[in-house]
Amino acid sequence: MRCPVEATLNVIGGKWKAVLVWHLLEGGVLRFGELRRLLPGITQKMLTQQLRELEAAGVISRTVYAEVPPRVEYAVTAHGRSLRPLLEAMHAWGLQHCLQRDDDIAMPQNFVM
Amino acid sequence: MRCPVEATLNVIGGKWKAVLVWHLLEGGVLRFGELRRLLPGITQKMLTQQLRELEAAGVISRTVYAEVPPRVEYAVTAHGRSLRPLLEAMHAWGLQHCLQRDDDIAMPQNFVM
DNA sequence: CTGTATCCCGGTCGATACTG
DNA sequence: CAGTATCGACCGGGATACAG
Repeated sequence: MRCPVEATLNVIGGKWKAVLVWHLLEGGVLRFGELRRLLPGITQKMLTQQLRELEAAGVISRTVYAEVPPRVEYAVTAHGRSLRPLLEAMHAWGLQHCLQRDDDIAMPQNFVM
Repeated sequence: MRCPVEATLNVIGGKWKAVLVWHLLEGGVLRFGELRRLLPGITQKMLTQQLRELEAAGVISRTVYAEVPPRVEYAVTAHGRSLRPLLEAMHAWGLQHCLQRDDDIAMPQNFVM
């Protein structure tokens, strides 16, 4: 990889990754089902996959509790927490951008309100 | 848009978009061929496509000069300039957290688009 | 020089069924 | 509850040819 900007996009540029990290930064520790409810439209498969990739990047942690019923909790790591200013900048820019040019932006096919 | 973070990713989350805007913020007005040289590996088709989508989002402007040979210049709009802090944050984060292993080995010089 | 227009391959993603 | 497995449709994106 030749450009740091690209490197960052590789970490949080996935279809749901930035939003996932954003929710985990806001909500603290969250369970699998809670995350699924926070992202209407995501499939179980994609949620698992994106979480695994974020975990592999060292951004989030995954804790499995040997209980019945099973419980798995996700949280941002110290490394992931360093993304907060970036995600806040994205959130702020998105707010401003949406208000001004909402109808001009091409929405993804699976866009869910 | 349900989540402003997603909205921002829709604008600069494409494969080459963030890097394109980054280069245009750094280099000012750039021609099509100049951008192509700045992004080794991008195809003509993708460059055109990503530029068109950035233009549709109001981030960059496209100016065609009726000359022979043709000349088309791209530049960030005032709206696009508001992305600078965001891209700088992405650049900084990528440098700090992901790019330690990057050396100065460039693309092979026989690599021609 | 700056693009369109095709073709097509591989990965992405959703749907569904099944498991510990 | 929190996954895994599998199949298939879709589309992003590369290669190539052609155009203004």
